[in-house]
Amino acid sequence: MTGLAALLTGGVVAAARGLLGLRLRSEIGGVACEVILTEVEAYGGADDPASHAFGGPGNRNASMFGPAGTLYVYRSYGVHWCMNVVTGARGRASAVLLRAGRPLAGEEHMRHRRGRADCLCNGPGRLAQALGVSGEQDGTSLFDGPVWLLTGPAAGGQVVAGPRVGITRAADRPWRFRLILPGG
DNA sequence: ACGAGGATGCTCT
DNA sequence: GAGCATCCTCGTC
Repeated sequence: MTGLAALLTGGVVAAARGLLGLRLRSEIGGVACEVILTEVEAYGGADDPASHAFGGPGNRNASMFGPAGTLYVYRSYGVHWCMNVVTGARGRASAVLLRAGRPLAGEEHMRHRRGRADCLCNGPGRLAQALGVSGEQDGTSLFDGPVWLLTGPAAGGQVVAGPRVGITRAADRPWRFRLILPGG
């Protein structure tokens, strides 16, 4: 088992923290883009009222019940797409929401996809749009593409925990993690 | 800088 | 019919 697989099959909170600083790469529409993950949130399963998996499997969240390393993409507010990394044992349905990243490659394509020069990857909807990710990639494996989590040394920095954003239930759990990279 | 409001589609009650 | 794991634009201060 690789270090990444071991990370993803552990607890979702530890997995969330461990994903910070790792690289996420997409090769979609003939375009390659890559970011460093800088903000994530942990979502549990039946034990977490804020999680999409709380009510059991359904049409939208089916991929959340797949194996660790599955990409779970859902539509938010009818408008945006949001990406999650499925973690834990198969069927446990915990996942890490990818909220923000820092562009490493393909930044020009991100600007084109976003239709603007700023705010490329800060926010779950923006990050997915910048990387070209939509519902088409829901259920794919982050080990096989077209969206990959890349192994290798994580970028160092200070990790700050806080409450999850935009939820009403279990809002007190400090399961949002941000990575403050050196120099900003 | 900051807050209000609208867009828009799917899931669940 | 309500409620979203959001983002953008346009008012004010």
